[in-house]
Parts: sequence; C-alpha cells; structure tokens
Amino acid sequence: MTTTPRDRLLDAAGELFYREGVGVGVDALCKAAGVSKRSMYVLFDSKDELIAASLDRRAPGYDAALLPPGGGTPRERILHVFRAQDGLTGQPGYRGCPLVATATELKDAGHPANAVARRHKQALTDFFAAEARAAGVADPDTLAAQLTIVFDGSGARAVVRAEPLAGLGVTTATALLDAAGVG
Amino acid sequence: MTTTPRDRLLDAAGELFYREGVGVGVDALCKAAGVSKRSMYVLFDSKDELIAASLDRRAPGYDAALLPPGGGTPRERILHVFRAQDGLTGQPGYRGCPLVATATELKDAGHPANAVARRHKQALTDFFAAEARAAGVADPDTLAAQLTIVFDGSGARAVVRAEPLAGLGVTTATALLDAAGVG
DNA sequence: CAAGGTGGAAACCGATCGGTTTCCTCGGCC
DNA sequence: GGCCGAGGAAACCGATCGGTTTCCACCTTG
Repeated sequence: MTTTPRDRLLDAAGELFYREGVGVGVDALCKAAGVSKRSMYVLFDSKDELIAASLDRRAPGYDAALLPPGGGTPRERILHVFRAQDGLTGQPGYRGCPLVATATELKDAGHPANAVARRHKQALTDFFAAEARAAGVADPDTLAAQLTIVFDGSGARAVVRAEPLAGLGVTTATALLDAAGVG
Repeated sequence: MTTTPRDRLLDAAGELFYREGVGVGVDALCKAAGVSKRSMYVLFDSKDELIAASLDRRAPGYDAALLPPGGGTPRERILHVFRAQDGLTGQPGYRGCPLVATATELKDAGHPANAVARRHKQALTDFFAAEARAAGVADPDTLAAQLTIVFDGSGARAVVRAEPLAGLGVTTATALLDAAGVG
C-alpha cells in the first residue's frame, strides 16, 4: 500500500460522505478505506473532525474542476464555471455542491466542517469578484455574491429535479453579466 | 387531547426533520408527538412514508408564508416572495428551504419524499411563471426557472454563511426582472 | 352495564451507532 | 539479532437505530 492511512481515510470519507451523507458510520468508513478504527481515532479526534478534514481536502479538487485555465476575458472565465457545473449535473453521481450539501446536513452552524464550507465557498465568490473587478464592474462584490447565488441555486435545482441543468445556470449567469455590463 | 395522533405526528415530524435532519430517530419523534410507536406504524408503513407525508403537509404552510396576498403588480408580487424569504433567513431556526434540505439529505432520488419536494418546488416556479406571463414577458417559463434558482441559491447562501440574506436575494431577483423587462 | 375499538407504555428484536481497548504482526533501524 | 513503533483485526462498551409485539387503560356505542 503506497498511500498512507490518513490519505486513504480522507479520500474514502470525501467520497462516502458526499455519496451517502455524513450519517455514514465509522465502521463502514474505515472498511472502505482499509484502515482500522484504532488508526482512525489516532489520526483524528472524532468523526466530526474527519468530516471537516475530508471536506477541506476535497475542496481544492472541486475548485479545479470548475475554475477556468489561464487566459480569456472575464466574462468567458466566469461563464466557464457555470458551463463546468452544467456538465457535472449531468453525471450520475451528482448530488449538489459538496460544501452546500454538508452545511445543509450538519444543522449545527458551529460544526468545524461548516467553517470549512464557508471558507471554500468564499473562494469561489472571490474568484467571481476578481473577474468582475477586472471587467471594470461598478460593484464587483455584489455581482460576485449574485453569481454565487446562481451557482448554488443551480445546484439545488439539479438535485431536487434529479436531472441535468440543460444550460439554465449559464443563461441565468449570462443575464446577470449582461445587466452588469460585463462584455 | 383534541388533535389526532396523525396530526400530532405530522406536525412533530415536520419540525424535527427540518430542525435536526431526517436522521432523527423514530423513538424521539414519537415521544415529541406524544404518540406510541405502535400507533405510528399503524398510521404509516415506514419512517420514509412519514417523512414524505410530513413534507407534503408542511409545504402549504411554507407557500403561504412566501406568496403575496391578492393585488399588486406582477413585479411586486414576485419580489414579495424574495422579501419574505429574506425575513425568514433572519430567524434563528432557519436552515434553508425544507424541500431542498430534504432532497439533499435523502440521497436517493427515488425516495417518496423527493417526489413531494419536486412537486412543491414546481408550485413556486408555476407561480413565478404565471406572474411573468401576466407581465407579458417573452419567455415566462425561463424567467420562472431563473427566479427559482435565485430563490434556492439565496437559501443556500444563508445556510452556508449562517447569516441573514441582507437583501441579496431581492436585488438579484430585481436584476433578472429588469433584464426581462418586468416593470 | 357490557363490548369493542383506539391508542399509549414498554418490552423486545437484531443491527448499528461513535468510541475505546487489547492483542498481535509486520517492517525498519540500531 | 533484538527492539520498537505503526497499524490492522476484532472484541467490547452503552446507547440507539428502525421495526414488532404484548398488554392494558380508556372511551364510545349499544
């Protein structure tokens, strides 16, 4: 086994918590990771800490799947995120943004994983704000918040309807960009 | 006891499932409702059926809290929904749209409660579409879907950030209405 | 007053929960 | 070769899970 128990645990946790919810038992988790419960409780203080750590670890990969490569106009770079999301909603295992899903399941706002979700969701908003600023928008922070709302609302729609977005997120974001004068 | 066991069960289920998630145990549920498990399993085939039934029962109340009274322009009637939502996000127990939250927690798209969520979420979209049509919008169905996306995205924002919307949903919806020419 | 149905209290079922502990095997390092 | 830490297997803890069953107290109706 070339990977460490810690890596295997975080990977398995990230996938299982997203696919089946944070209610997944520690036994099933450790079995999927090929790690003993003993090791898990040596590496993490509690299941809650593992939830937070796995979300923190998974988020960068999630961002990478959404954010655009270098180059392109701000408008195109922003729309790239919504096009990427549209593609994700067409995949069979899609269950919404992992950050939003976790925050929704963990009713406690003080849960360590909730702080992780807030921080990473802010990263997407920051990306939108930077692009809006580059485009010379009058109020880039407001536009960034609005785009984030469209992003998460699109995810919710795909989950509730259990079907792909079919371009609705892209067109909604486009309407906001047009209204803000982002050419 | 003037209420029936069925009513007490549905009320307690609607509140507990929203406040603590669908993972709440049947024991705690029955205790809160003042109903024996025996009666619960006579009235409902399973916990899953109870989840669906409680969501179906509670949804009309949610709608009533959001939808506007009679009168007013389509634009005002639509914005009333977002203003009402803004107020809800400021309340201490707010945990997002119950329909979206339930659909997110129940990873199974075939769960009976998921069909209930889809149906009631469609009711909100239908309201938006009717108002958009009354306003003479070119594509009322698309605008209605976009407004629903903004509604659910706003709810997600309030949950992840654990703070009130502070008008962001209203301004985002306003931007879409302006873009669509809804005066 | 008697009969029958409603529904609560509580025991019970096997399984699983989060978490702890014991034991033992393995591989690297002196 | 002997030692020591890492880490897997599994027993164990009390509590709780979804679900079933038994028993009995109450109310209504005749």
